Amino acid sequence: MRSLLVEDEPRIAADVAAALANAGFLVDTAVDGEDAWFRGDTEDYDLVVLDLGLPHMDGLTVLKRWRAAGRVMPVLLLTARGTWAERVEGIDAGADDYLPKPFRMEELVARARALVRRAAGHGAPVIEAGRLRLDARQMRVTADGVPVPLSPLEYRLVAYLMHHKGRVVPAPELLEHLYGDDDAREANALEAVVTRLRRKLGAAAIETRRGFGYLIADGAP
Amino acid sequence: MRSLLVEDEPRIAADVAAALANAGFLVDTAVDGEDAWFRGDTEDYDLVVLDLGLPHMDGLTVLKRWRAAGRVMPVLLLTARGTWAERVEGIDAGADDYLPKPFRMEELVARARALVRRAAGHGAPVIEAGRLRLDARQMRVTADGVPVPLSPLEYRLVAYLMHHKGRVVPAPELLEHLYGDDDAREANALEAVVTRLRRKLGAAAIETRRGFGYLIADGAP
DNA sequence: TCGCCATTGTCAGCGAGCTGTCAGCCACGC
DNA sequence: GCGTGGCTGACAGCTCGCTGACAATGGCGA
Repeated sequence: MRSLLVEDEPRIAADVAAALANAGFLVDTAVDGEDAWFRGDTEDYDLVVLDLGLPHMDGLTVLKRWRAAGRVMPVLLLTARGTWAERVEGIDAGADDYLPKPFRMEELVARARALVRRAAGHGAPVIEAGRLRLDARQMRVTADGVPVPLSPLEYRLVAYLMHHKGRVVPAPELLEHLYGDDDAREANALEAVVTRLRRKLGAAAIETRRGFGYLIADGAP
Repeated sequence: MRSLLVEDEPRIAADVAAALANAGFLVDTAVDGEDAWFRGDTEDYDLVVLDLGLPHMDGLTVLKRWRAAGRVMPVLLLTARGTWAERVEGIDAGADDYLPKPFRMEELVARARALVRRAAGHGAPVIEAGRLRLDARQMRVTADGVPVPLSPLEYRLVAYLMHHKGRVVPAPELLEHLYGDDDAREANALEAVVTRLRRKLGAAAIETRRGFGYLIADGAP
């Protein structure tokens, strides 16, 4: 497994590199956006760990350029604390997962492994659950193979639930991930979105655990 | 599950309390060390989330006193970012896990769950007992493999009994864990819930020990 | 620039399900 | 046989989530 680590802070870079190496990855390191972009564009990596705050070229820009150029390797974003907007933007830009700083090395490694596994299984990062199928790269959801047109908000909701399929996601957590803490919405806003989604995906797609939250069941893989 | 949250910063306290509540915990809150120590020493909690920086009595002192007094409930420490010494000291003082600030609510909840499970002697997020099976992630109970729709209160009751499977749980303990001390209910409320549960799970699922309490037998796994 | 349309938050009403209480019944243990 | 503790069906109040309608917003094309 070949990985590219993009991180300008030397201490963190060293730690992460060591952890990845320990997990069996070969690790290349880039310390600025220019370098990262060049390597990612010319080399073939199984995984990229990408810090967002970078000199010369912002991590998001790097990511977008890669994706625009058709590079499809899995990318794990390292985001600063609480910058919720960044995360969303990162996912939208084609990241496969993100990890907020500070994080534990074990978690980083676990997610890295998961990403590689997922990428190995399919050509693209696709999550399946029951009749649903989510293609993160194309930002498209299909039900029984039929593409379902979703609004941005609807897509983010399904995407989040499918990323956590098989787990009950509490409404406040969903609200936070959809809107961030800053601008609070009525809980009802979420319910409205769910209603609209169910109309498109089928009523059974999203289960309600009254008093707890919502859930997309892990349709036996 | 009954939890004690010790946190003096109101905003954080509110957020954490909400997250724990959403995860099915009953949450008591203490805002200073004195209060925390007293509650932890006199009440019976399944989990304590303890911030280290506290007025009146330092979190570490509180923890040490509890342990010295033989209190063994799992304690999750919230430590300020990067204060390595504190963490080590915290572990030494008898903490079961720590979480550096800032953290994500999901992570806190995940660790809280893990601690409670570990404390109950279960490693997996699934507990089995006889024909029953409880999946904490999905917040779902199945009997003979068939999912049983439960109300929030019913779920919390089964969950508690299954966490303590094979042990007779006294009615007052159940009442306390379901409702907290504050708003007391008639003992009959509990009986009503049990009746409804038996109707759904089968009469044999929950045994009564007349004069003592209720029990879910540890159906040898 | 105007106007159309999709998107999405809010509101209000509705309805189902949840849960505490009560009254009466049952059964266990003496 | 008796009493107590537990069980249960009925019921009422209420909470929560759902949904249709509407309005504000913003993007996009003419």
